[in-house]
Amino acid sequence: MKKEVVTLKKLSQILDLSTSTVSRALNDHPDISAATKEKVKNLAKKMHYVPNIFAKGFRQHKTNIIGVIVPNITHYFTTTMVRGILEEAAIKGYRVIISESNNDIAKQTEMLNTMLQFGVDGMLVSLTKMTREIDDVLETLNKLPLILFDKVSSKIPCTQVTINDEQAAFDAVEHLINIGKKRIAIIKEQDFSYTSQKRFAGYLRALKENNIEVDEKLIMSVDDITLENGKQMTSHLLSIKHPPDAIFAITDSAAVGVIQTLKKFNIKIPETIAVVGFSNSRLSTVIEPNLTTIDQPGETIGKNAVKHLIEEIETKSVTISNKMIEIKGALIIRDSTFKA
Amino acid sequence: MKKEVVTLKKLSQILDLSTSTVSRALNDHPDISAATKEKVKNLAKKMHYVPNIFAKGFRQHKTNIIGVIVPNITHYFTTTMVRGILEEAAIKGYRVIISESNNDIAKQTEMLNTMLQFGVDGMLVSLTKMTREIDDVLETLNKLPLILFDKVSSKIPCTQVTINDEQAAFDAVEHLINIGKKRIAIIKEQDFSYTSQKRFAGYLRALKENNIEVDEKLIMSVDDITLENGKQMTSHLLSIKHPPDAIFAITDSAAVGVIQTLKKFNIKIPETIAVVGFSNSRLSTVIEPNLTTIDQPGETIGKNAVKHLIEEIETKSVTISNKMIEIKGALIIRDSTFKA
DNA sequence: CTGAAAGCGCTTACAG
DNA sequence: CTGAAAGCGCTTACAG
Repeated sequence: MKKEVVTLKKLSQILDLSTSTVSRALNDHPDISAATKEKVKNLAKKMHYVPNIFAKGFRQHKTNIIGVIVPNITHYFTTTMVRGILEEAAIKGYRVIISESNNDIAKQTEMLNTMLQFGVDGMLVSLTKMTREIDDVLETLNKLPLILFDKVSSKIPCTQVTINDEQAAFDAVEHLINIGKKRIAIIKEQDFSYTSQKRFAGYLRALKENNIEVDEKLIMSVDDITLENGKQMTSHLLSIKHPPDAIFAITDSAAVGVIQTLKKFNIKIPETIAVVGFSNSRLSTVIEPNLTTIDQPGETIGKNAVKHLIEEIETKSVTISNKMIEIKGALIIRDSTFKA
Repeated sequence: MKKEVVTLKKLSQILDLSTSTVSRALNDHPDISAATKEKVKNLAKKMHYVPNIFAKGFRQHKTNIIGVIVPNITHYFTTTMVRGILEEAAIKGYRVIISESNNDIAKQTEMLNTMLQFGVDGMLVSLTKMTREIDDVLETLNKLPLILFDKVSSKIPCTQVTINDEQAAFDAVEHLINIGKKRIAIIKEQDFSYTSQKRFAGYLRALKENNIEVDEKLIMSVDDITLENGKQMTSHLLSIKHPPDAIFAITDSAAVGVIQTLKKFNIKIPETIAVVGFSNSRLSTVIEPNLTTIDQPGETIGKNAVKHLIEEIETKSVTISNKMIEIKGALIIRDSTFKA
């Protein structure tokens, strides 16, 4: 199965040069004459020489591998970020190792450790929902460059790349206000979720700036922001004394559940109750009426995260960089609300 | 940034043993006394010793990395396979490097090569659609264990894991026949797509076994089986002299396009035209009417592929294994057809 | 401009 | 049961 492998040594024997020279020629070292370089490179190409990355990495304490941890790889939005990460990393000559934490803190910790042991040059982490428990991330951060993306936490002192959740949520809710809605419900996650917190903050600010009073009865918090929970919360919202005239679900999945339930009860969308989601997932143009939502540029987020990580890896700056990079999300208005 | 790292040497100095002994103790070599083992292991744990995987891999010509290449990582079905791969690989102590070929032959070739150079122990490949050009895959197969999954090709002599496309398509079409449909159209890809070929074969067999004549006018072939193409082909099918009374689209996306177009023309589903898709994607329960489709157990496929690959890696058997593993898909009947 | 030699951290055949 | 030594394939400070 294993075919004989071409090494530096073999090349050097054939060319009657030392391995040092061959190595330097291949790496374009300025000391080497142009003639030698060409000779070496030609032979290398002819013999399909590929450097043994492990010997190289071992020698240089560098693996050119980036570790990525995401909570759930089956989310469409996550895959768009992953795509951006893969693309940008490939361009810069890095490989990517991906793991899924399944929103499980213990699993996340285990992954941080195995990636560490594996010798990745840096890590890109999208946190589990339990952002309270960040000790292990902090510890990892002490050992190598680490950047948070998408699911981030202000409690971790490192560069973070995310969409501007607060502003995007603000835009979504203000849009509802602009089309005349006054009793706007929100379906969000519990407060441990940083993303949910920020979107909720945007919701509150939009109400406040438009002098609409907050009604606690319209604020639904669930453990897990799924389609199913979207349905349940909607049923509940329909049963209260003064039901809402709009529902802002902080994910598209949940918003789809909202719409399905409203339709079940023959409630007019958006006339009686308007609906806004968040993500611009593929579901949003299949559900009827099509869902007004926030488009999140996943690829851009992924690429940005990689760029900053590689910068930190390659500059090896001891200064801890702690940038907050916010990528803009855009409100996309569809039939589940009105054009203002 | 870099903290002092604990090596075998350091441990051996502290314990006043040779590195050989420490190495063997850590690896549970039978020669080492239980007492020594315990002493060594305790210290290793206390000092948070982690072996340098690169030194190890370099030494043993083994990296414990599996390379994965998929055409498109944003497809939901693909992510479920990836999830299965990650899970199973982690259990067996392997890491996974993922790349996306974007259905581009040149990119796939490039990825095969960089993964090779990267020293992966084996590869899991889901082919681009252009399965005609397989030279590079064949060449890679000569150098290390490689297994095809999902998008496979009978022309490549290696183990392949896929769902039983032919039978699943047969079941789907026979279901249409059972509910009384006689003019069943298919929307498929061009013949270079192996998956499409197999599903088409199932379609043909179902017609044949039920004595239904094939009508070439009902066979639509597109370059790319997208939602948009599903729409276009449906418009076309509606315009022909004798339109179909059922449409089998070989992916859910296309089937969604079919349904959207039929609804636009106020055609009753399933009474006038029934629709079947393939994949059981999330769209299938959001589109209305809900889509009858084939459920593909992605995680099972992923896990199976990893299992077989690791077996090949670890047995290093020179015998080329060439198993065809077919995972069963299941027909899920929803409102876009009738219960038989 | 080129080469000899050391060393990265580990494993393992050989010796005792 | 333990150790000394070689070697995996590369890079690089040192020497010339």
